[in-house]
Amino acid sequence: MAGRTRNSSSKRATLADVARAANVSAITVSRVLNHPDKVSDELKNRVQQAIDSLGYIPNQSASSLASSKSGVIGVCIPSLSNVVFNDVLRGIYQVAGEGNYKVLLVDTHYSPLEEEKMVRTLLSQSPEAMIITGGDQTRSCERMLSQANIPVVQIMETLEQPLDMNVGFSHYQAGYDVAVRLLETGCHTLGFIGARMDTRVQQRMNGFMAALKERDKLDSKLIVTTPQPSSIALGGELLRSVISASGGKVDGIFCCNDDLAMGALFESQRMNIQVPSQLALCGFNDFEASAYINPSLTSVHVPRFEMGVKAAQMILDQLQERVPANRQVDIGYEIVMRQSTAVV
Amino acid sequence: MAGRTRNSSSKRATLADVARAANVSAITVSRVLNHPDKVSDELKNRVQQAIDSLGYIPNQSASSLASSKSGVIGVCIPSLSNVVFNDVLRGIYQVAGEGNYKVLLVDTHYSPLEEEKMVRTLLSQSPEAMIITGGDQTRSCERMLSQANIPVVQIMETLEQPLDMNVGFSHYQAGYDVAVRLLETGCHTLGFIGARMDTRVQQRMNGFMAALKERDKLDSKLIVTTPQPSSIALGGELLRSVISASGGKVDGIFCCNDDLAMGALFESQRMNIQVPSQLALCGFNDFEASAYINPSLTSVHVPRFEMGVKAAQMILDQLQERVPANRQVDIGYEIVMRQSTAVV
DNA sequence: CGGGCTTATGATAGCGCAAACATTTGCGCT
DNA sequence: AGCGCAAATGTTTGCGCTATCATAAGCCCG
Repeated sequence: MAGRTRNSSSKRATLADVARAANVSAITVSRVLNHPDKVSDELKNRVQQAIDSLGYIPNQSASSLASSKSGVIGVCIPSLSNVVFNDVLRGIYQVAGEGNYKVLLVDTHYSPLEEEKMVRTLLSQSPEAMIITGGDQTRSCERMLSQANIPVVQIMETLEQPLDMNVGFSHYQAGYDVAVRLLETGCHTLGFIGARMDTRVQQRMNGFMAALKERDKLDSKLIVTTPQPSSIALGGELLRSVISASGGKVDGIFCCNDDLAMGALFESQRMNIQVPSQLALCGFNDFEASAYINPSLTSVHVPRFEMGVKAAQMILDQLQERVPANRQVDIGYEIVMRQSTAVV
Repeated sequence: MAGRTRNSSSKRATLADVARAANVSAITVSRVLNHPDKVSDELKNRVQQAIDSLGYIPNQSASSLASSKSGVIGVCIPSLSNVVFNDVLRGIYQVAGEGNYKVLLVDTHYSPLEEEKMVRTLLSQSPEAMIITGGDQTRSCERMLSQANIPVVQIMETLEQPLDMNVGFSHYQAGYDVAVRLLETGCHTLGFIGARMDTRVQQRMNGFMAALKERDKLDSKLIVTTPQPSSIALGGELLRSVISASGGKVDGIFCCNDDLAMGALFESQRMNIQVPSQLALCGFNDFEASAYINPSLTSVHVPRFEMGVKAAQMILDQLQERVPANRQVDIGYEIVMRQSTAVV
C-alpha cells in the first residue's frame, strides 16, 4: 500500500464488474445488496459469490447520488475533550448503528461561527438528519438547517423555540434547585464557580443566582467565572478566589461541573478545610468518580446516554415516517446528595 | 421542516442552478469553489453572489464520485466510552480539520469482527486514508484494507508488522518498567489487576509478569483479571480479590488503567489500608485527576494527543505526496511517580 | 505581424449506482 | 387453451459533479 508505489492498476470493483462475473445485470446485483427479497435464491448465491471473490465494496457516493440517501446522520458537539459528550455520543452511535446509519461527527469548539462552518460541511455530505448541541446557532446556520429540510434535533438543553425537535433539560431550573438544596442543608453564604461559561453553564448560574436573589442571599462577589476551559486544576484556583472574595465566609459552593468540583474538593483538603462541615460542595454532571472519592461528591446527575439514545430515536422515527410521540422531550436531572454536602 | 410536511418543492440548489444564475458554465462555478486562482475576479464575484443568494451547498457525493476524492479519513476506535481515545481523537480532528478532511468515526466495541464490519462500512465511503486501533484485525479486514490502496495508520501500540504505518508505544515494555520501578520502591509482593483485557492490557500484563518472573517474584495468584469493562467500582472489587488472594501480603499493585487504580485507592481508604506505606498503587494512562487526588496516583503517562496528531500528520504527508520521514513512530511513555508509591 | 505562447472559459463525457419503467417467465384459474 | 397477474430480471436514464479536451482571447517576441 501507501509506502510502495500504489497499485493503481487493479482498481476497485464496481457493480458492473460483479454483474459481469455473475452473468446478471447490474441492477440485480444492486437488488441483492439492497432488496434481497426481490431476487431468487439462485441468483442471490451467484451474485454473492461474485461479490466475495472480487472483494466488492459498494461505492456509497454513487449510491447516495443515485438514491439521494446517504445513510449519514450529522452530529455537532462543542468539544471532543469534554467527557460529558462521550455518553451522549455512545447513545447516538448505538441507535444510529442499529438503524444502519453512519455518524459524521464534528467539533465546534463552543463557537457558533465554527459551528456554522461545520454545519455547512456536514450538509455537503447530504446527511439525512442532524443532531446539534444547544440553541445558540447563527442566523445563517439556522437558515441552512431549515433549508436542508431534514429532521434536526437540538440536544443538551430544553429550548423555548427549537428549530425542529429537542431533547434536554432545564439548566436554569437545575441551578435553581441546587441553590435551594444547599440552603436546606444549612449553608448561609453560597458561592458559584464556573469555567468556559457556555450558554448552558450560564443558565445554571442564572438559575442559581435567581434562587439566591429571591431569598436575598445573593452576593455577586461570590460568583466567580472564567472563560477558560474547565479542569481539575482550575477548580482549585477558583475555589481560592471565592474563599478570598468572601473573606473566608463562604460555606457552600456550586461548581458548574464535576471537574471543577473535584479540583475544589482536593484543594480544600490541601487547605485543611473540612468538607462538608466547613464548606459544602456541589458539582454538576455526576461523573463516575464523584460517587467514589472521599468525601463523595454531591452532584447533579443527567441521563446523558439516554439523551443520546432519545435524540437518535426521534430521528429514526422521523426518517421511518413513524411520527414520534413528542417533538420535545425533557429528559430531566436529579440532584444526588452525597458526603460533600451536609445531611439535612 | 420535519414536523410539517416537508417542503419537497424547493429542492437543493445545484451547480447548474448557480451557473444559470451567474450566467456562466457549470464548470466555472466548480472552479470558483475548487480552484479559485483559475478564475478571473469578475466571474468569481458574480458566481459567489449567486452561491450566496441561492444558499448553494455542494453535493459531496457527486463531487466524490466525479473526482474520486472524498475528503474523508476513516477512524476506528474500540470504545467511545473509554476516555483514553478522546485525546487521540482530538489530535486527529485537529490535524484533519486543518487539512480540510472530514473524519468518519466508528466504534468497534473491542471486537475484531465488528471492526471488520465497520471497516467495510468505512471503505464504502471511499475514505482517502484510515486510522485504526491496534494490530488485531481479522484476515479479511487486512485484505480489505490493503486492497483499498490507501494510507493506513495503526495507532496505540507499536506493531511488529504494521499493515502500513504505525504510531504507538510498547505496552509490554511499559508493564515491564512498572514492575521494575515498583520493586525499586521497596515492594516485595506485587499484584496486577486488569479489566477488559484487550490486547494492549494483556501486553502490559505480560511485560509486568515477565519482569517479576525474571526476578523470581511472580505469584500468578496475584494476577487478577476480568473481561468486564473497567470502572472505578470494579477497581475496588479487584483490589479486594488481590488482597484476599495474597492473604493480605500484597504490598504493591499495578492497575491496568487509572480507573481501576482510583477505584483501588478509594477502596483502600475505606478499608483503612495506608497508601503507599502498606500498599503501593500504580495506574496507567495518567488522567488529569490522578495528579490531584490525595494521595496522588503514580501512573504511566502517554502522549495521546500527540499520538493522534502524529497519525493524522503521517496521513496528510502521504496524501500530499510528501513522503513522511518515518513510517513507524514510537511515541513513548513516562512513568510518573507520585504519592501512591513510596519515594525511593 | 504572425507563430507560438499562456490564461480564461466552455462543451462533453462519464464517475457508479438505483429509480422507473419494460420485459419475460411462470402460474392459477376459468 | 388462453387470460390475467405476480414475481423475477433487464434496459434506460440521470443523480451532480469534475476531468479532459477544446476553444477563445490576450500577449510576447523576433
